[in-house]
Amino acid sequence: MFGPEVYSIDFFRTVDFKRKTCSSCNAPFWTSDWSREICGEAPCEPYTFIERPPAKSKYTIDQMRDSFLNFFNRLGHAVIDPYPVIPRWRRDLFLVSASIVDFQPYVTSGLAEPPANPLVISQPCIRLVDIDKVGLTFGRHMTIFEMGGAHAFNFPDRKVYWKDETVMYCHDFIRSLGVDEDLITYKESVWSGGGNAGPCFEVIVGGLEVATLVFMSYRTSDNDLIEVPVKTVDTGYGIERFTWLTQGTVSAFDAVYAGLIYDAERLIERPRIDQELLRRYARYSAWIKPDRAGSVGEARRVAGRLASIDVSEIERQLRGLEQFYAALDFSKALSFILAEGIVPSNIKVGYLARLLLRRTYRLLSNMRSQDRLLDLIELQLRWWGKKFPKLSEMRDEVMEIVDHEVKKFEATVEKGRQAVERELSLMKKRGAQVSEEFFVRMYDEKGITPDIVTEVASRLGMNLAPPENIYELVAMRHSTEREDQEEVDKRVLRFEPLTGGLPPTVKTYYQLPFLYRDNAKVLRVLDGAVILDRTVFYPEGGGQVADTGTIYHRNGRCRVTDVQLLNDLVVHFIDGEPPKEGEEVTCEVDAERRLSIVRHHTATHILIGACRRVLGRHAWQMGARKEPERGRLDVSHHKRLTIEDVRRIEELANSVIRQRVPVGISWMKRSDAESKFGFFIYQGGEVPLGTIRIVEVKGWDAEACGGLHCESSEDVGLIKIVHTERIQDGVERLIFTAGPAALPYVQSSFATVEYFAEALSSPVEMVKDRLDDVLGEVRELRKTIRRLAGSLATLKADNLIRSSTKIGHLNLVISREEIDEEDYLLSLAQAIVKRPEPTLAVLISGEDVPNVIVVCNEGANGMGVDAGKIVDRFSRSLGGRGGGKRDFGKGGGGSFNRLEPAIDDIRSFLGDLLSTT
RNA sequence: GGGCCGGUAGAUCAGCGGAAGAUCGCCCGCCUUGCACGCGGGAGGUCCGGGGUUCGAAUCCCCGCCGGUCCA
Repeated sequence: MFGPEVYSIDFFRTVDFKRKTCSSCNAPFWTSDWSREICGEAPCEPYTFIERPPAKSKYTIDQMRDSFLNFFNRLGHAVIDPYPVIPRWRRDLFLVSASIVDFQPYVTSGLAEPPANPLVISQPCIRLVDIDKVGLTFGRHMTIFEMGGAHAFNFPDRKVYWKDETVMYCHDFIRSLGVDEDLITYKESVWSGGGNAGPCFEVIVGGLEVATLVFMSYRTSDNDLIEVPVKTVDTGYGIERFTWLTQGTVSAFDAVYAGLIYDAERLIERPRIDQELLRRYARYSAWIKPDRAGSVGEARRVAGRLASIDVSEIERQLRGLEQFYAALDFSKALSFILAEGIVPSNIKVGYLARLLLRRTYRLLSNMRSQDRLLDLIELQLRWWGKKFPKLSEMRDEVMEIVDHEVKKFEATVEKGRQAVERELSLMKKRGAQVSEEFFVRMYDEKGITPDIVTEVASRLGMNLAPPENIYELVAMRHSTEREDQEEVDKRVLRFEPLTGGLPPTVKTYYQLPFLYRDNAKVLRVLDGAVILDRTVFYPEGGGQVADTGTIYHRNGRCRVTDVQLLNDLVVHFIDGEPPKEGEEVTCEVDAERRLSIVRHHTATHILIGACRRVLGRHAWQMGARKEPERGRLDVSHHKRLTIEDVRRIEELANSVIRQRVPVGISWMKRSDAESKFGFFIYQGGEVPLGTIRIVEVKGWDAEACGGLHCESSEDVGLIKIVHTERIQDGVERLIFTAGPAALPYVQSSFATVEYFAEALSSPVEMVKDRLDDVLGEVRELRKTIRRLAGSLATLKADNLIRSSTKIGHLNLVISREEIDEEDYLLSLAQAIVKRPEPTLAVLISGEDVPNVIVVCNEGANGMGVDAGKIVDRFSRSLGGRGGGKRDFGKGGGGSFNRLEPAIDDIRSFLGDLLSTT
């Protein structure tokens, strides 16, 4: 993609490096060892550092991290604390997958200043794409790892450093570990990701790629590369890989998790494998590239053959060891994710957390240690909490969430297992073939993986092979779903070409938030909208709805119905006579409405603070809306809110109101705000600015927020949560009212209760007991009626039988019944046909529309009488329809006017029927 | 954000247009020194809610509520 000149840097010439081409993979690389023919990266050659580390001493991961940070610090890089593994500051990613993610897109695009320049950071990163490789590659891949990032941001007017220094620093760092420079190779390559791209060097030592040095110079756009003004040095040093390199242990896990492994071994089994075999095998573990399904075993055999080991002998133990490694890695990644307050869910990053937790649980259950998951998590929290305090702080929340999620998963699997067993045994009984569709359906609908299906099947004595392409089949099932597209406000966007050259609207609503009436100059009149030089109208944003109001002008007035932001212009949508361009107008916001919206906005901030304290620090705002009549706050939480939760949140929130806490608003540098308040400020989602507006309810809550607020918590008046619902798994929605807006709700609730009280003739405070009594009475009455209907039926039956008519040998009872109760009619009919002689009962009930049931006994059946046919014939003569079985039928419809002829008809029909037989 | 599946006795579920069922659990009795098993009997239901179609809906259709699951 890039020509050789891009990689040919002065530094290589000053240290006498030579550009060579690998005789194995043809990749160009740079080396100080002129005789080298191979790039040095496995699998062009095996790992050479196992048992023979090229460094002068062994580093623990903590030592490696420190020496990396210190090394670059000495070179003028400011050390930056690691960012959370969840990038709350951007919407396009779920997880931080590289150190540069911390500074994308605002810093790399030039929108925001970096916290320091140059800087160095050791950033925990999570990459779930590698999840299947973990363990198999002996630690070359981990779902969670620390990326040492030394970054320099070169602005057009301010250059820091570029390729020569970058490579030199890297080279010096590796040599500072005592590594001979002949062992280091720099492979030319191209890097692309996160919307950026550029040439890069892959730095190889001992067969292992330990760092990547990227020179980010382009933005990718539809396969095109567009040069960007800010040239970013994006280096990624694999802290774990360096640690492994210096220790030369069998796997990276043995090096990185050294102390933790000792504790973990007491929790889950670690297979003992002959160390000498393992060492030989480990050198070739680079050959394991499980990119395609089914190739794992093959790759393992190849590695075994190269190491001259018969892998089949130790395959089982090897697999056990790989699982042990993976269990360490997965539980660590899970701990880091959950410590950020992620609640497992069926959407977004919550779904990833759930997926990872389930993978970990299944892995452990393969090792028969699923009940050790919590212990393992606790171990990880304790161990890594020493360096990453959030893990210790969030211990209780994380443990609670894991415990809850595991119970949910166990219930899901158990239910699914039962369903699978039921369906399979049914299919077995029928001798039906088990289709691929069954596997897909079980996975899609019940989350039951094919291995569980086959397991259940084999217990039932069935031998099933799951479809190999199960995930493709699942994908096919979903292929008809339509893509959800970003909702763009076309109404505003269509104005974009018409507003060129206009100065940014002065946002008076920020400078004077309680000014509701002000003059302004009309800059542009559009179709149904106007743009002013300054405005008191707040445009919709951050969940706060737009202001409404009136614009007074020379030719009259117009209503402002909506206000939207278009870049830095405020667009007022109007209804009525528009003003003229250039004229001076008077704007007036609907003040009471605005005040109510503002109360709901401040209330939202108070509430999220209360939720965090009552529910736990995993309670993040997942969305919010502030209207004049009510507010809405979505909060992440793993359980349904109880009435008690709601009560405590309400009480706590209102106590903040009582305390008259001042609400402060300040503009701060993004990085200053982050370090002062933490990442909790991103409750409202991403904020695409270098300088952000912080709204602080002093001592209670601080958030990056562009909305308007009360001056003091007391101004909110009252917060009443009126309703909660679960909008997704793991997200609870609170609907609340603030201040006087609560009045209509309170009034209508009161009215309802008073209505109950009156209807139940009971004082308000007794309504609950009284209602319970009444409902209990209803149940009792229902039972009594059923009993009475039974005894009434037996009495009535005797009467009817006495007045029955005979057609041949058949007793015929036809009766119009007053009581239209199904239970009564059935018992009556039952009682009539109980007698031994052939009997047919036709019972008609109902008020406006006839309802007919016909019952007969076996004797009648023996004479050829069919209750279902009789009821249909009878109902049809009435004008309706009916049907049923030989001994029982129901029908009805039509009109009572035709009752007499219908009865005559059925008599003569029966007469004919019985005389012919 | 979207797709799919489900909601019937305390629990797990069957029934999928014509009389609400099974198993477990619960209560009573028999058997037993006692317990468990076994046997016999019994209690327990607004078939999630609301509309519609139909003579008739747990069952079919629409809306809502609740739960589960998969995908991005």
